[in-house]
Amino acid sequence: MASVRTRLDVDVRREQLLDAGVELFARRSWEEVSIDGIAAACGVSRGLLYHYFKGKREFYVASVERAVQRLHEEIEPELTLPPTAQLLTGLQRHFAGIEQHADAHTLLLGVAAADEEVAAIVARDREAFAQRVLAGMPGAGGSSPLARATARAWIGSVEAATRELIASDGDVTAEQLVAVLAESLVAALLAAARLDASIEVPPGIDGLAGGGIVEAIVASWSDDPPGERPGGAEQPVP
Amino acid sequence: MASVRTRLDVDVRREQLLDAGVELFARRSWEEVSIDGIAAACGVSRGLLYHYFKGKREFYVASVERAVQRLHEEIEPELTLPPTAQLLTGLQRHFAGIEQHADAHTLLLGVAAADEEVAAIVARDREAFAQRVLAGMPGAGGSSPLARATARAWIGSVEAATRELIASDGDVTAEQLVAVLAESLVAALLAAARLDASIEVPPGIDGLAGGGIVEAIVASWSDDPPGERPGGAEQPVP
DNA sequence: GAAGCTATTGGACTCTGATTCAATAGCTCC
DNA sequence: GGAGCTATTGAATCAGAGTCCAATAGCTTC
Repeated sequence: MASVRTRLDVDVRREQLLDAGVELFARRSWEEVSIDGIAAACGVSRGLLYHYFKGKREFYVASVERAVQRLHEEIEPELTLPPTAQLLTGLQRHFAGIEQHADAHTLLLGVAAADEEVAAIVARDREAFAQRVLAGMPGAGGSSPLARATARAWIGSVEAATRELIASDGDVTAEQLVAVLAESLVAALLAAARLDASIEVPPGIDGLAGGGIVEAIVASWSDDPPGERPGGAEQPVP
Repeated sequence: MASVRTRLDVDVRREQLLDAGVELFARRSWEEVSIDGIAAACGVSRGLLYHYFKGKREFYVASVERAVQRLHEEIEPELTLPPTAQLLTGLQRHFAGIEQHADAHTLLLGVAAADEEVAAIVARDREAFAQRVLAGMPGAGGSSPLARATARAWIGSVEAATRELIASDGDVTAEQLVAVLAESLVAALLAAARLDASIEVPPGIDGLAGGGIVEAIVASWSDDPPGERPGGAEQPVP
């Protein structure tokens, strides 16, 4: 295509290729994407791809990893906030950034979990998310199988909600989904705690269920800015 | 492989091939499975596969469809129960049948949503599920975008919970997950109704949140057997 | 147990698309 | 502006999906 051969720095080229990979694999499935297609889309020769990646598969996996990485950078946790608030802001940012990173999300949501390597990447990503969800629960919360399963199940609903938001033409808003998901997480964790005595629910959360969770959390941390609260970083919402 | 050639009725053979397909594609990904591999695993020649299916892809799609179909047969709704109870029994059966249909579940959970055709099958399946979830909500519930999004998001958590149960070595039980999910659905729908006035929540559900939902629903319909209640089929839980 | 029907086989072929590698040519530094 | 380094190319190769079909052999029926 581009008859002019341009010589780039290795890192730059690699990033460029991977970004194109994220975009391509978000739109078309594995079989539909050919090495030549990738090369053409990148304005680069077939051979170059093989110089950077061992093959189509490695390129694909690297693209998935890049997508995960891009989304992670976007949602760096505010370590100064209490865990519950970290989770909420993370969720808000996640939904706020959906259009901007639609490709990365589409790729990750569309990935085949049947593929071991790719599934492992996605699983690691989910696990990090689950840890954040459970960070708000001191005591045995994090280590109880039911608590973990509950957190992961809830993450499934966050993913589905993401799909909805990407697919919807604005007839559902990010704010609505955040509120619904927050409510549903609190209810799920309370239900889990009722079933498994080893799960300790922080006292603040206990009184939260039943509406206005988002507002309650927001209020709890804006009344009390993180900088002014010693050791606040690790405290759950009071 | 099997040197003995066995001649079967067309329908029987087709089913046999598809069942093998569900099993194969549940364990290995699309690329890992070759036509010859499929044939060998089925104890059948390459040529026969092409006699029954136009190619690898058609075989794959048909396998996915078969998986969906198998799971549907298992969870036939009890039309005599009120919608809420239908949903609950459906959920219970779904989890109860997980081991038995682990292959079909694994296949469906592992399928690449990036593949249009396959994604459509899965989407249709989810949609049927979503309709059942919303069936308990009279009025505008079913047609509100937020209500639908909420239902689909919750279905995402059911799928994730299914993954958990398949992966767990029995340290989480189906009953626990059903309880957690039920609680979380009610909370989510109530939250959605609070945000969107057009969503009407049946009065019975309103008082349900906060523990013991499963018990409440079970009690509500066992006190009052469906056969004895005229028109009961369409009534929500009182 | 012979005939007929058709499910089943397997090998030879084509074709698409992944992979390899020796040759080519930007870029930088002197 | 020439030398050297290495990013980049594209023709050659290879693997396996997809195709075709004449030969084979279960099952049924008489």
